Amino acid sequence: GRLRPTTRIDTTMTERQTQHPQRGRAPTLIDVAKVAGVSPITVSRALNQPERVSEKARAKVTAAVEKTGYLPNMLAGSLATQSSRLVALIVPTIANPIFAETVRAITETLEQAGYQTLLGLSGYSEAQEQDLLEAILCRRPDGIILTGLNHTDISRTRLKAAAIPIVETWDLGDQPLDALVGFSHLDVGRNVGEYLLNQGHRRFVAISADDQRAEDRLAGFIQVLDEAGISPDAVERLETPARFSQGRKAFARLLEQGVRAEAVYCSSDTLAQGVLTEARAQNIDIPGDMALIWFGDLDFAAHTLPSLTSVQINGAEIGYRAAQHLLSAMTGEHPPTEPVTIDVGFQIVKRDSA
Amino acid sequence: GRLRPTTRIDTTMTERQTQHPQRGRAPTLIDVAKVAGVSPITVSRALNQPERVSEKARAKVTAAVEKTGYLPNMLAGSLATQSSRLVALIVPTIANPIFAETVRAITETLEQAGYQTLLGLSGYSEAQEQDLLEAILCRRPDGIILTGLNHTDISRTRLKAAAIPIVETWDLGDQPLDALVGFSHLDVGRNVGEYLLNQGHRRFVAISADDQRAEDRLAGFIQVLDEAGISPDAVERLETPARFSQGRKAFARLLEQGVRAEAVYCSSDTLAQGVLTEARAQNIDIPGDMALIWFGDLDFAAHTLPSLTSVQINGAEIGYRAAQHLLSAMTGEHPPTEPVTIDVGFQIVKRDSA
DNA sequence: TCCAAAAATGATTGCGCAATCATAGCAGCC
DNA sequence: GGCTGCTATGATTGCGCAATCATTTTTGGA
Repeated sequence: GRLRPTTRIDTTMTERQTQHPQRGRAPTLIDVAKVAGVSPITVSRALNQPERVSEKARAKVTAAVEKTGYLPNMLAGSLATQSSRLVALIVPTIANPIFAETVRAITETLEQAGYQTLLGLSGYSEAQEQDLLEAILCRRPDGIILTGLNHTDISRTRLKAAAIPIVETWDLGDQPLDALVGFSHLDVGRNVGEYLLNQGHRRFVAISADDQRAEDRLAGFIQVLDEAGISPDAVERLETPARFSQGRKAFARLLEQGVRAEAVYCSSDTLAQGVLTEARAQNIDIPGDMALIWFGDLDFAAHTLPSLTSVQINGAEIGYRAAQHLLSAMTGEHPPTEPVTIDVGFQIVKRDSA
Repeated sequence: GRLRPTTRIDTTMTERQTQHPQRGRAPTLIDVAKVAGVSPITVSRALNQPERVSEKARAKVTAAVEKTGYLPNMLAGSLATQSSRLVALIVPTIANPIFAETVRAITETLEQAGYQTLLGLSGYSEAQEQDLLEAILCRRPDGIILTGLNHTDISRTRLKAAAIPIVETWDLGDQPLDALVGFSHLDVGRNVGEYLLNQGHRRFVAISADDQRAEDRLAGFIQVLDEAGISPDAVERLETPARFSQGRKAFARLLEQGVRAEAVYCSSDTLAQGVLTEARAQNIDIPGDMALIWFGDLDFAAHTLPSLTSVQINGAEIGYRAAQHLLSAMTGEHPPTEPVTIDVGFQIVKRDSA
């Protein structure tokens, strides 16, 4: 049973509980107060606003906390203060190391400020994001960090009703829900196209995953070629998440079909690694016979043979700035009426492969 | 201010709040009850134990929930039920894809059972794990999943005091706190040693990270060589987390020093990739001139050139079984007195590199 | 038709904490 | 000494929900 066998008026019972706070249930603020010989509210203040309590009382409370092994119950505290110090974070996946970096930067930054992170993995699905949101909002987080700008209508409604700071990440656009930290995927595609055109290439192959942001990059790439009067020899779309083996097979298939490109653009690391391997297996020299460029830098892009030209994104910076903004918004430092968009940009890092 | 300007007895005020539940604060169970024309407890039951409520009442409640946009406040619910449906998960990092898999499997399994995951990254540090634990335990999770068996004394004390199910993962040992899901790192090292010895190799190099479990694997490796009367030509220890570039540089350094091995063992994926690259740069043929074996399978191990012989671990299985056990323990299906250890094992997958 | 048994519903209270308001203590000043 | 102004402390109450216990309504059978 949940309730005590006798009511609280029976002080004998209460005293016995105080003598054995370790038996059965975790010590509460009241237990600490009794041990310290002060009122519960003084304990609360000694822990949360130590400057508002006398030296003497603080010492008594500290000793009592030590003795009882007291850990505050944040469920109760959050209910009373209407603030959970909890942040919800939804990303498509953490299998991709670049998202993992964003997650790390966010949890680290928030942790330092006394917030904890509730992680949800949406698997690139808006429906799943909606389900996660519904479950997470029940915990009354103080803020939310989402990936991308695409959400279901129900998600949007719920997010607005929650009336808490929101940061969308990894994209740029006109209609953010609140704040936005990311970069333009269309521009990435355009820049890659221009880069390859400037190198004199005219015959292109694109291998891309089919999630929204990869599609945006691909669209930018094709757009630029189009403006130069060129259309790619082949465009392969692979299901997200794109795996190494799929990239290799897709490229092998294209070669079988007789497609010969001067330059290959890949929308993700894993796909490019697959292409690289198949090229080596077929004795296609990179960059001699064919240029290769990809989106998403990894540690080893600089160290492979050949080293890989790639579009470099700073996943950690996105996470760090998103978390920083969220913190200032949650603590009320930021006027909520002023929308914020932060473009962290990207960089084409020229190495040997293109 | 937090409190209402008037007490709840002023029904006019209360009614106005009901008419504008969206203004100012989120709708509560009471708001829903008023809209539905039933008592609050009936709403609670309709949501949590629908079978205990009449068809008619359920319909009224469902409509009222829809109309008000009500989302239950789990902070309050958890406080009342003394169960948070929250699980704490602490891993060293998610930059390593194999941990990311474990995290994914855990969050997915728990999500399906209605639990959410609070993620903490310890960075292979026991002190940081202790800090994370202290913060997380304040939220009164129903269960905890930890990585490894090494914890500070304070962490152990706090974990025991919390009196909730615990699962330690990614290792095997005699003194688990509660349940344990993993495999023997010493055995991994021993098996790798035996495998290479069986292939006829006699001159070995080991390149290993310096975290506890990598050290255990290394110890097993050296142990087996020792039993065969062999000591490795070189043992390199690199700081955790080991990066690609460090592996490459370490191997280059060994070659410069004139170390020539018949077989190289690497404690992690990233290190092996570095060795592979440097070998290619120096025209060392693998496996012709030198065998290479590593710990930790990735998708592309099977698809590189040469394909890589490796010790394969199923990170997802560890996560899945840890989560499953935790669920059964949290719901009381599992007798808490009976300690549980699950050995998920490992497998040396023979490919071309060794 | 009536009663017993079962189902459905409601009133009250406590979960642990912090905000508000009230009071006690205490120095400084004329 | 009596007052003001301040700090330190305490008593009370509500945050939103669900467990318990009590009550009402419905059902089924003789």
